[in-house]
Amino acid sequence: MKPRNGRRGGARRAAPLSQESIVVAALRILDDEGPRQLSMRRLAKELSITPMALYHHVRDKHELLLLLVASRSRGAVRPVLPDDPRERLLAAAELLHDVLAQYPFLREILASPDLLAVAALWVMEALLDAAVECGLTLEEAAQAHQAIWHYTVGVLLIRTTSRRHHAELTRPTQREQVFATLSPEAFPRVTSLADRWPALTARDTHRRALEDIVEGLLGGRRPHPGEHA
Amino acid sequence: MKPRNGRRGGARRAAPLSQESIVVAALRILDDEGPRQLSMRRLAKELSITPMALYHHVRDKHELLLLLVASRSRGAVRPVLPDDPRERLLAAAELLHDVLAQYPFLREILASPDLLAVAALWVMEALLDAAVECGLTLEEAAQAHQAIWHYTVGVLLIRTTSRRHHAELTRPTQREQVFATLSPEAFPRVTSLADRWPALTARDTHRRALEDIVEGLLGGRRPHPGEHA
DNA sequence: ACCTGAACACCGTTCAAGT
DNA sequence: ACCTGAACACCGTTCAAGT
Repeated sequence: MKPRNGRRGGARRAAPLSQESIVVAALRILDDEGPRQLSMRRLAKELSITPMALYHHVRDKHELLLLLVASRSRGAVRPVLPDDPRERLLAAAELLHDVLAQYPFLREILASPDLLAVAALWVMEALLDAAVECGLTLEEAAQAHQAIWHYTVGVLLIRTTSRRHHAELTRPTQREQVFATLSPEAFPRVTSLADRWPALTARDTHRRALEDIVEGLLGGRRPHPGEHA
Repeated sequence: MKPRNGRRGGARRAAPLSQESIVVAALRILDDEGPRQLSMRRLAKELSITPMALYHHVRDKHELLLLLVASRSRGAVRPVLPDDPRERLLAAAELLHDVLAQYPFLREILASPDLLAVAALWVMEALLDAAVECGLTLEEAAQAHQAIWHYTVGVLLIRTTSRRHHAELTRPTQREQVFATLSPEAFPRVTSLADRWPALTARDTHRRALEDIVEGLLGGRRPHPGEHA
């Protein structure tokens, strides 16, 4: 049925296997079959080569994933951010989320200290700059960035994996069982939220929460005077 | 050297293999060798049985991990929280972090909707209650809980995995390379932080950030009057 | 230099058979 | 009911050999 070397997307037979062609093939697998299907062996099969041939062009899987991030972030458009520093800080924080949300394989590289450098350096810059213009010192801005980064990671990770859990919904969720046996005396708040819990946690309140968090990180600080009308 | 059936910790030879003995053996592997070593096969070896024997007592690995969480959280002491609702909210948020920080295999179950129900239901109750007493509606309290939960997950996940990355420090970190080639004109904030970056991100500022985040989530709200002096 | 073949040291899980 | 043996369908990576 299918010829041994498919013609879709750029993996031509005679092409001499480069980092670029590897990246292209990997992105294709990612888009067509999802992040869980992307393995060195699967990728080798896609390129009709031995798994080990890959290791001549990338050091290991981790490096490959960072290459994928870099490749996708190169082509991304950089939106214009608001002038007002407070608005800009919020917009940058949202962008951090949006940029990283593009990578379904985030799970495996989230903790890499290299991820931000490769994927969203300019967002980082914008965020730090806005924070400083809001009145934070550079060190405080770095801490604020760190807090927003942690929050964003949590949001993304929980969203991507709980979507996976929803897909395999065979399990009757231990939560429901536990919630059902709770005494309202010992757990008044949890029990009164119990049935609404799935609906409440499913709603995407990222933007709202981010507003509050940014507010808290800035404290009562006013932007530097005279920079904007 | 070592007898086939070690006598440490409770895995006796004649014992008929129960959920409890499985959990005990799993916790032992976790403590002695770390979360990455905990596999169904390794666990079976520890108990001197076939991997498949395990599946007679637990549905799958995910269920086993939740059993481990439940087992550890059963024995935990519940500290007394401050009376002042604002202080209590902050203390509960810190507890959420501390409780979950106990589980090195968090990575694999973080996204499970069952995790909180099994591990930290009372912390959740305390957090929601404190938020309501701070003046939030129950729905707002649930959203605040959600935001704190996301933030906490991010902190824990990044910490546990970046520690792993530091251990295998062979790689010269792509971040350093990228940072070195940045032009100060295009990235003034990032470049001026560059050398301090590792030190700044290594510092544990969880408590400080949490204060700010809680502050932001509460907004200007005052606690319910007359409940506390 | 670039690639292959075979192997190492693993995974979680299913299925059929044994006691 | 409880457990084993063999297998399925995978992983990332190393090492020695081929061209």
